[in-house]
Amino acid sequence: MILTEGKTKHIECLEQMLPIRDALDVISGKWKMLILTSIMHGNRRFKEIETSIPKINPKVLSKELKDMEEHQLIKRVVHDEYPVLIEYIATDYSRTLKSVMMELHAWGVNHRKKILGQ
Amino acid sequence: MILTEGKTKHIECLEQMLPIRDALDVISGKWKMLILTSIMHGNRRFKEIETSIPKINPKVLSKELKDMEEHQLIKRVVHDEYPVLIEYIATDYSRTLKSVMMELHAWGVNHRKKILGQ
DNA sequence: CATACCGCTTACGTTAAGGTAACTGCTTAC
DNA sequence: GTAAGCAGTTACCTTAACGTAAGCGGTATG
Repeated sequence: MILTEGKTKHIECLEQMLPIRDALDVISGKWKMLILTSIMHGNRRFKEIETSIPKINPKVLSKELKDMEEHQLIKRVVHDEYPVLIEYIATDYSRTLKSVMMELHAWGVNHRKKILGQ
Repeated sequence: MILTEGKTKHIECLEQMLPIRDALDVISGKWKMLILTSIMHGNRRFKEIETSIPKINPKVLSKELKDMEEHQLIKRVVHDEYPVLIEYIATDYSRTLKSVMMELHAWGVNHRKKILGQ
């Protein structure tokens, strides 16, 4: 029955698309995955993260860090000491993004090779 | 030697970040991965793709299709027949994105579960 | 006590992404 | 011959992302 088949395909397709959009809502933009990479590499302090990412500026970094905290990808930790120390750390939840990041990285490496090879 | 270690870490971190940015340059935005999903599900014609993606409009679809053709993710095929028929088809190259899309999808499903569960 | 570092914020742009509505040229259907 | 479908385009507008430059309150350093 063609009508049913069409509808099924349509719904299947939507079920594929919507979670992809949900994921992209969280990770897309120029900076978030770079910031997460930086933090996962051991950079914890604002200045450390800032200098580890080429061309980022403090305003953008500040805003992205807030977004990422809302999405529970990082946690802002204030150490109440003499020179007040602030650290950003990756949450366990953010580690669920690791395979996404690895796939992005692998594809990016290949893509760059393809672009340069032309 | 601390200086060397710091520099190595820094470079390692950059080598992780730059390909991720390259990949995101190609796939990010609200629509590209949805369009690719639609095409991979068998939608080939402009109207088919348009109606398969909620809330997209023809202007945006047209622009994204052009971008994606430039990036060699799809091919626009004109069938020179009586009612001129135009089809968009996924390239072999676009299929290299499949694992990225699967990871995004899986993460998105999980993320939605987490958001709703709160 | 000037200078500089840290973790930002503020004010003020610019650019790009995305949206709305209407319309075009072509074809076929009633 | 009017209406409707296809594959878009055009003009116009809003929103959000991103960028620049400067500064601020605190601490520590010479």
